[in-house]
Amino acid sequence: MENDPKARVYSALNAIPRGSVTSYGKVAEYAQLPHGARLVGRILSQLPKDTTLPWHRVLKANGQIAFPPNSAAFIRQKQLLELEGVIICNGRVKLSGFLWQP
DNA sequence: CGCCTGACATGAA
DNA sequence: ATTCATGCCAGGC
Repeated sequence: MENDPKARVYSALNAIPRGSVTSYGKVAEYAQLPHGARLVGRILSQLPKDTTLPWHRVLKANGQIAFPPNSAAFIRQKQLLELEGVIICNGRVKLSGFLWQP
């Protein structure tokens, strides 16, 4: 197991089953970063554009996408999620593939 | 070395 | 349900 938070975040993303979504805090928890929710976001923001990691499956704690609804990244993520079977409505994820759902 | 910003989370008003 | 304020970690200036 990598000791680098970065690598652990990568593994966490890779561990997300298709058709499911998770939150930054959950990924941080999975990566053993108790307060690294911001770290996860920071790491994802620095991901290489040629990354193959399913970063689009990572949402905020309230189930919303971390981007503004008029941003290209938001649309891209929404499309990717719909392709995975996750339905997005008005920037809101349709509760269906939430593993961490309380 | 100190201040600010950022793909967040949580609690309270 | 919405908005404000605080906490956390790392990087940039």
